[in-house]
Amino acid sequence: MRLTTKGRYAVTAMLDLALNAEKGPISLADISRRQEISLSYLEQLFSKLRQQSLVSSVRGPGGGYKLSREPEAISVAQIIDAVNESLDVTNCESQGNCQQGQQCLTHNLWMDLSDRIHAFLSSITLASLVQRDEVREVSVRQNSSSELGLLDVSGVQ
Amino acid sequence: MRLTTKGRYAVTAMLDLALNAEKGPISLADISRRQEISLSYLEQLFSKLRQQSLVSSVRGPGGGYKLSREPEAISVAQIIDAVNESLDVTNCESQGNCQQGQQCLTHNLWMDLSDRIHAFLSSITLASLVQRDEVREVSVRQNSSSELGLLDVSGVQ
DNA sequence: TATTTACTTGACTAAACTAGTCGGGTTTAC
DNA sequence: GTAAACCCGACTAGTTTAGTCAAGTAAATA
Repeated sequence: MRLTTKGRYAVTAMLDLALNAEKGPISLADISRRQEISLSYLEQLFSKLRQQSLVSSVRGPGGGYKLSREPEAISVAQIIDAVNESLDVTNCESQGNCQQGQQCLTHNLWMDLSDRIHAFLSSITLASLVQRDEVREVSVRQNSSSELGLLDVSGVQ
Repeated sequence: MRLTTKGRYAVTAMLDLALNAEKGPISLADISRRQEISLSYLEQLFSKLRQQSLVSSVRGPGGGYKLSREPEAISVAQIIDAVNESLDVTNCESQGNCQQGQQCLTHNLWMDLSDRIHAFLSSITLASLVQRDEVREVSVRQNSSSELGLLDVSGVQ
């Protein structure tokens, strides 16, 4: 199992999309500014999110990305999976052939943990995150900061 | 967060120690044979486990390692921690300064997940694993296999 | 006391992965 | 037709994993 910046960025970017949905298509440049994620890296991530039909794109000026489903129907587990981060903690990818074709000593322990993690992150949807007080607060802060130009001061670098 | 072979090996080796405790000190060569873990790699892991006082060593012929506490008092979380694998899923190591000194949009989500994982693995001790039926079965298989020389057939290589 | 077993330490390494960058496209609104 | 935005592939520095290898030290036993 690996849960790194890649998966966290993907979830953060998708949540940004959900929070700002009413503004129409959201450009990656906006997400990059608000969430402080490299634009080029976002492009990589959104390529995968689009392949998995979690977002759809609108090209041309004024274009951007939007969620391709209701935020109620998109779970954190799905997003992490879409960018190829596995929530499986076992070595054998849950196949149980970890030692000479049979189960290793700790196989069931890792299976149990994987199930827990997956169940937890499947139970959390973008809609449920949007409703959290602290998420709304951070979102308000981010929107005002980026409007005022407090972030990304130097343009490039 | 990272949960890889390193942490799994450490837990497996510690469980092997718990299962074979009545035989006296267990050599790394025995663990290597039964669990199919490279001897040199085990040495690295046990160096850390010893530094964290999870095992104690007996040098010389007939020596080996044993648990330095009751198996009831050693949790899976402690073992993973001892070999420097973090169960923390946040980017800021739970400090909440992920975005310009303030919380990022998804900080609490990752905190919640970290707490769940930690609570789960803290609740599982070596003693509780030893009592599991499937663990005892695998252990019996491993002991008979290694006695019969079914594993590690070619000696070296 | 010599030998052997086993722990101890540190340096080294190939391969994989992360978190990007860079440069060139294509599409479409205005 | 030009600029805003998506799209795509190649490249890369740095880190980590999962080891190997060599040279020890400590202690039991013959």
